[in-house]
Amino acid sequence: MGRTKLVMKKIEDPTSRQQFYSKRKDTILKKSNELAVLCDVDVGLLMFSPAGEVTSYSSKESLEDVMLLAMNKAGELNKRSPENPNEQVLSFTH
Amino acid sequence: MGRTKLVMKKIEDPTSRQQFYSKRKDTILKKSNELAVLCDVDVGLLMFSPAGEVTSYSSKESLEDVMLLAMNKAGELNKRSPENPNEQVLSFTH
DNA sequence: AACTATTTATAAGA
DNA sequence: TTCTTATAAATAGTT
Repeated sequence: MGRTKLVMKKIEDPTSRQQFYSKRKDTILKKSNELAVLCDVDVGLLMFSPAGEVTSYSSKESLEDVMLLAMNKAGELNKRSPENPNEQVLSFTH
Repeated sequence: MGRTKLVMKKIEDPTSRQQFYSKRKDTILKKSNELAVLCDVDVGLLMFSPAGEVTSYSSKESLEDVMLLAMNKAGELNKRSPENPNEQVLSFTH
C-alpha cells in the first residue's frame, strides 16, 4: 500500500529499514491476533528487528506452548515443498 | 478492509470461519515474508487452522532455527507486559 | 472462485 | 519526527 509498489529487495538505508520494520511488525501482530480471535485458533509468531530485538506473539500463555503443540502433533516441521521452500503445511488428526 | 468493519469476536459459522482463516493466513504469510526480505531479519510463524492444519513459515531453513535463535539469545520468552499480555518484546546484545 | 465497494495499510511528502 | 495524504493493498459481503 502507499504511493508506490513494494520492491522485494532489502532496504539498504538503516533508518528506513528500521522504520519499515517497526510499522510492519505492528501490522503483522495485529493481523495475527485477529486471526487467533476471529477463528479461535492458535498462532505463534517471532520477529527479529534489524537491531536484534525480538518480538513474539502467541495466542496461548507462551509461545513455547504453541510451538510444542505443533511439533508434538505434526512432528515433521522440516518438510517443505519445492514450490514454497519456506512455507510448510502440515496436517494431523485430533 | 471490506464492506464493514471487523468485529473482534469468534466467527461462529464454520464455513465462514474457515474461509476467513484461509485468506487471512495467506496475507500474514505474505507480509511476514516481506518483513523478512525487506528488512533482512528472521521471522518465524505458526498458524493452526480451525480444522487443525498447521502452517508454518520461517526465514531460516527451519522454524526451529528461528525459535532456538530467539530462545537462546533472549531466554525469557515468558515475560509479558500487563498492557499487552500476549505481546512480548525482548532485547539482547550480539 | 470471482467480483467490487469499502476499509485498511502505508510510501512519500509536509 | 510526528502528521498528512495520495495510493496500493486487503478484504467483507456478494454473486
